[in-house]
Amino acid sequence: MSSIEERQREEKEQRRRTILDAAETVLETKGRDEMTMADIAEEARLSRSLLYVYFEDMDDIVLGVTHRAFQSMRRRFQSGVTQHDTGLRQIRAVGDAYVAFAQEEPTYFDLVAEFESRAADPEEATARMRQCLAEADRALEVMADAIQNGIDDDSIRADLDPMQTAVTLWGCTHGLIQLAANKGTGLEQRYELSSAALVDEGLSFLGVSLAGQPPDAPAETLPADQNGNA
Amino acid sequence: MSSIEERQREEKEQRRRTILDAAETVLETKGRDEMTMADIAEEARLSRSLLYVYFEDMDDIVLGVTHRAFQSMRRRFQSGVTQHDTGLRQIRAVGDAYVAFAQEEPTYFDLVAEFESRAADPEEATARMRQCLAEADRALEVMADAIQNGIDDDSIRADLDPMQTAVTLWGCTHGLIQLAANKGTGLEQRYELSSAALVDEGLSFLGVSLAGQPPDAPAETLPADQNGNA
DNA sequence: CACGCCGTTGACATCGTGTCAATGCCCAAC
DNA sequence: GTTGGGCATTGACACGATGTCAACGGCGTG
Repeated sequence: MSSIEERQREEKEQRRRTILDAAETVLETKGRDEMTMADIAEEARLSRSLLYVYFEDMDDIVLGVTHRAFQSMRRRFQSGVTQHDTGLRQIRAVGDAYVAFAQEEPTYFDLVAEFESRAADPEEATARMRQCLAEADRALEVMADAIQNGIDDDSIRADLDPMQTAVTLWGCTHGLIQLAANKGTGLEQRYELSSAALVDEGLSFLGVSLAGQPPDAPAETLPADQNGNA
Repeated sequence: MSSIEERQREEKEQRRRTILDAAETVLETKGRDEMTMADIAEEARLSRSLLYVYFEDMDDIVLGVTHRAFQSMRRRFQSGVTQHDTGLRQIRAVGDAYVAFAQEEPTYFDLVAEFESRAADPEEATARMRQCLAEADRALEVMADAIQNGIDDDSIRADLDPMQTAVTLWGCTHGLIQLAANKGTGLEQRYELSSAALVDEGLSFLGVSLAGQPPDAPAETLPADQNGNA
């Protein structure tokens, strides 16, 4: 009896994967906006109704693919870190890995971007949404560890909080890559900015702050927020 | 005859504004995803069909509101710049203005974010899309001018290209604010990071790179991209 | 006063979604 | 071997949103 139930579970999981594979293919060809449930069903050679048995709705399916995207991203981060020695080099490797991720898996990157651009209520979140958040957290941990390494080996200034800095770098890098990817061609035309160089030098720009002297030394050069924003 | 044509044009323009006002109200209450053409029509007390006379479709209407959003943002940037003296303080003021913009006009910020997250083909772009791009360019010019001021008054390192740095700061700041706005509550819970402090200290973090010494001095601390990404 | 233009509208066809009852299938029990 | 039950699967339906079109009505013009 256990073997039968087991087989049923495996088949169920397999069909779930089939649906996600199909959705991924459609996402790559038509894009998120044009995709319909019928497209996914046809690609998976299943009835449209069946999709609703395995997933809540299309958002749920997309979240499933998004989870894959976060997994791939985190793996790239980890791989980048392990290939370098000093903390600063490691964190730079994470940045480069993110660039490569956006270039080589643009569909995945778009899913991550869309996920990041939507508010995620802390407790009131779907199970699949939590999966994505958990994977993103693991990626942040990788970055925070690299920063801690840098603090320990003196390649990164010691007054930074590793996790806070990881979040900061994550947000900056993401915004930078997204801007270059979507508005890059326009920028290359109007000004003479290669989007690749823009991102590359942008990462170096961030590296300066990581290695540079703490901000409290030249207090004059860093005026505080004068609007009283808490 | 000119007065009649003129009145007709004014009425037409007025109705366009009415529709955009209605769309803006609906956006604030229901959000982009839930909004329908019927909602806008009802809010504007017009027939749904009439909307299609003045706009192509809902995306077109949203782009109209997005243009307003970019205008408000640019005005805030300019206002921030004129209230400070040194270039570094000016660019910091732009960052603070962007934070205030996101806090006080979240609907506008979301529209800007959505616009930035979509690819804008250089030549193949809607007229209304071009309006938004033009306004964004003006905002970038404001930033680039402030950076140039900083280079001139020695508050910003001189080896930076003003426009490239403006784009870089824009991308970083946007990503930072978006991350804090959407994932802030989660971060505050899991770690002890106030999203306001995160953004504020993030801006200071960027300020270090602006004022800090050029990256070629300590070449060791800035390992180049080893993946050969051009 | 009649004509015509243009702003405006209701109605229609189409499409995508989500649900439900009905079908077919496989296994287990008798 | 046959029958019954549970589960996977499906076609069909109702609903909602979109975009278009012909028809209506008011206003200025000849």
